[in-house]
Amino acid sequence: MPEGHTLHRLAKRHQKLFARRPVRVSSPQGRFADAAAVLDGRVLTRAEAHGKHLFHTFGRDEVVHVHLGLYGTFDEAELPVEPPRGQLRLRLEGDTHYADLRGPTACELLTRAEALAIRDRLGPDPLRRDFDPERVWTRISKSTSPLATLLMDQKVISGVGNVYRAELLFRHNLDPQTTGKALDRGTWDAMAADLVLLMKDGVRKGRIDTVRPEDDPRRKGFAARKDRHGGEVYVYRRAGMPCHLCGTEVRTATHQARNLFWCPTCQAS
DNA sequence: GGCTTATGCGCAG
DNA sequence: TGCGCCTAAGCCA
Repeated sequence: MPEGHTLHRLAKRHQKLFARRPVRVSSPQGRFADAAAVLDGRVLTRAEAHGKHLFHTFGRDEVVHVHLGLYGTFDEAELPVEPPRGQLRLRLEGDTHYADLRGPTACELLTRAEALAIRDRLGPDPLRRDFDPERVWTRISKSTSPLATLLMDQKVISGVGNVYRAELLFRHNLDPQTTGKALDRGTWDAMAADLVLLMKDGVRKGRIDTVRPEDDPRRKGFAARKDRHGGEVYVYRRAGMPCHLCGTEVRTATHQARNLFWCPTCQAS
């Protein structure tokens, strides 16, 4: 589940459900028990996301930093709480709802300064108000790395994961191996604007849909259908299946230890 | 029930 | 480049 849209959606929910009130904090699994004891009953000041990172600020200087990694989940439910099942790293309890964190790569208590240091290492986030495509362009336009690499580099742009990468490149007819240097400015401007819309849509719906007949004239009449990840996409995890637009078999290759998907016809160099 | 895979990423070497 | 993290879902038998 977790690309940037997931974390921003969680931040929004947690801000609404828990912020500005005392929160019960526990770690049934025990791995976050010491920190939970410190925070239990304290006021959650703010929940926010940057890229794929989630930050819960308690009081002024204590920040819980969460990164879901590949398979972490943060579920919510209405009170009353169920008895913890399985490995439950962190549970937050508010007045009406509670939230359970399982399997995160990171769940740690930091100072405000330490949390800021993490954010300083991240590139601009398309889902934040201060998103600055110009800063991203500065990095991309100077790079000899392929776009497939650059879009997944959280120092270049944060929040983009394997699905958004594949889908963005498809939507702009770009060969994933195109280098940053070779990209033209107009195409980047269009990609950046598109990415903001796609990711905001992801936050709203809680899933990634990139096939949008309403803004893609080529897709008029396309019969919507969900793929196995729950959304509707052009190429992600569709290896060997016909491209929705041209019918060519979607290809896949391992790129820097991650699966890359593209249509060799629509995305020819 | 077991095996594979995964929308991530830091680290060892 | 490959491993480990530590979880759930999909697939097969």
